[in-house]
Amino acid sequence: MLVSLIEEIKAKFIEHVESRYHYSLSQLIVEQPPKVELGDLAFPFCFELAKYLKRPPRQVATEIASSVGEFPGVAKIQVAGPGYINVFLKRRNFFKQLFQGSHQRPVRSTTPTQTKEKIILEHTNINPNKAAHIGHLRNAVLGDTFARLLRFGGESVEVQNYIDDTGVQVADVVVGFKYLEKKNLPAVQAIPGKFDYYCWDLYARVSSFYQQNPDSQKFRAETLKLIEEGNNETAELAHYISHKIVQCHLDTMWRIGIQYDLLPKESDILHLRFWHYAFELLKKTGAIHFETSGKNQGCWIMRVGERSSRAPKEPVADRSERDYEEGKIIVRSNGTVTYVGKDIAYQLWKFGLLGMDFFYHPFYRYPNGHTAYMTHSTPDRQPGLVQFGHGQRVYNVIDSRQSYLQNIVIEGLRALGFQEQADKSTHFSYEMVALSPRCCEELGIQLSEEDKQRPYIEVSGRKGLGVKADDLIDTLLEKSFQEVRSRHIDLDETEMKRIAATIAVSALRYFLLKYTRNSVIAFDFKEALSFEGETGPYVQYAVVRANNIFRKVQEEDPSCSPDSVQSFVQTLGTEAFPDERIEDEFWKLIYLASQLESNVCLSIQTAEPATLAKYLFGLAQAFNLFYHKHRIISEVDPLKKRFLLALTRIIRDQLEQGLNLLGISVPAKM
RNA sequence: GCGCCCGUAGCUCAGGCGGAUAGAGCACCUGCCUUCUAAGCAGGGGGUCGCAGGUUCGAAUCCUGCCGGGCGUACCA
Repeated sequence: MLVSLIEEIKAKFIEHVESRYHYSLSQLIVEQPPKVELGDLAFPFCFELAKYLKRPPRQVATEIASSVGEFPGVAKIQVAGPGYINVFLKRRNFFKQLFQGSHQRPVRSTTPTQTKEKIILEHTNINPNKAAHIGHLRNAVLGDTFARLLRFGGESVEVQNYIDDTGVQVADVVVGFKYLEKKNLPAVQAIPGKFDYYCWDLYARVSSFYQQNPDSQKFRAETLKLIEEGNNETAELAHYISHKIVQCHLDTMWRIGIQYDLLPKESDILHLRFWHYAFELLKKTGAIHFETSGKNQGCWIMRVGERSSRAPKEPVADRSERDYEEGKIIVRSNGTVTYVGKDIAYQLWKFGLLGMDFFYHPFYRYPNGHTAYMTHSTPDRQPGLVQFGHGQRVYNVIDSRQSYLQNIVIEGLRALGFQEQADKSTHFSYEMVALSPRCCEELGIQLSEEDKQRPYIEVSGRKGLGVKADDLIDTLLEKSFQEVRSRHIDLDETEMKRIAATIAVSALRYFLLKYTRNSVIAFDFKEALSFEGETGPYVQYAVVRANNIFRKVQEEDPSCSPDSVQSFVQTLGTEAFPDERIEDEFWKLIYLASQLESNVCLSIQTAEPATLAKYLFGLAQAFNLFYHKHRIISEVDPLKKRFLLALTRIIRDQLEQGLNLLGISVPAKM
């Protein structure tokens, strides 16, 4: 609502400036004045115009303000400061519209052009060889939240979680079972308890085993080869491990409300010969070339000279042959393909450019009825029921350490002539989650003196160094359960647990979302486990408080039904409730609440969920201030009471909707 | 070496496509629970926005150069 209103106002200013001064404004920036008294919208474009006209900005602003005419929804226009044009909105109108719209979706479509694109969003992508840790949680929460935002914006989104079931990491755990533990498949199947935790420890053991016995690396190569060939005991063991671990990951992610549509497996990309097709394509178009000499002799290489950027730098030859500037190996000299190569094939498939498809089997049924499918190399009993891929836009949620490789994938598409698809491929990058030195201490990890001085310590699956996702969720559940019990001793335990779960998810998701993507999170238990201050529970609490008001007011004053509030708003302005009664204090809140829409748009455009998270916290803060200042239930003026209730409802609705987009729901009590 | 990212309050971070007095949380200090739940609110102290130039009517924001930190630049992913 506010967004379209601003667009209308902008358009009129642009048109007016053009016809009166024959000047087209390069871009029209809208700001918010520092104080409500100064207005609701501030336009600084007169500074630019004044420069062009060589006249004082304030004079130009005054001229425009008096000549531009009326705007729908605008009460008045004022010149302020050195030359701003400030706009005051019609408060009652605005309030009424916001009230009527607040329970609907505030965003109809973020893309003004109605070209419906199918979006493929890849996230999580945890190697299926160990338990998920906090770093994986950040990836999944960012991806899941972004999917929610896009869907809310009217997009059609398919969420894929790529399973690297034939990679080294799985092979390492297989090596662990075979050579360290001497376990065959039945013995592995008989392992009790959390399998992903078991593998977490085993993986760390294998890594140090390699380190101590460099010869043993040959086991890895052998195992990898056996896994790729298939039809042998080792491959069966690997299959069991990776599938079992994927199951664990999906269980973990579902605990915080994350689900997937499709799990594409790397083994299927190999078995269905996707790579062979992509390889032919790459060779045919000259995107890769065969190295006949030098260090990379016998490899297929992709030139990465002037990656992402514009003009190729001339003196390439100048830069003495450095190892790291010769391009990226796509096919190794032994004929095996690297991860990037497979990823190019996968990316081509996502866009439907491969002319080949997977088979799909149902893999995981969620309690809400949703099914996650897994790719397969052979048809299901009921083939053809589902279809995946064929996207028009692709987002890959992958941490920023892989941006070099992601660039190669995108440049690969470009080299193949798929310019448009390359442009519509986005690496949704984010910084890693590391451990603060204090956190390491708490975990009993010994640090060198040098490490203690560092701002953070990198998580390492290989070293078994990290905070496991399920452990963190358990701790959060336990803590929130205690908090709930201390406040609501009357509730039965199932109810307490249900509420605690909602709060735990909220704390975790908000914690991972409040940092912008390019900020490294130095994980700290104290901050992650906090329910106070800038946290998810704080925002939830504001909504619970608003709901308490509605519940209580109905009990104590039956005349204040939702219907009576509704009809009050309908008649707003016609009689006893003049514009002036919407004082600045209330208006500030209304106006802030109306900005959910623009914050959602901004979050989508910049692919930055933190923007929305921060906004919701600010709105919750503003509501808490209001909550403390005004006693709604004991308000004696019936009109004011209804006004305050309507205002509360708007904020409640906006907060609740915003939280839903972050994957956070609101408990009945807190 | 080259590429990308970061440096803002004691700590953790917003703001950053130039705009009005630089914000929040945590921590610390002082108050507020017979009230719509204190997971809250009010108040307080705390800043040469890494440094130096430049562009501009105006710079935390843009440009250049330094300083300090991180990540990447693998026949790992």
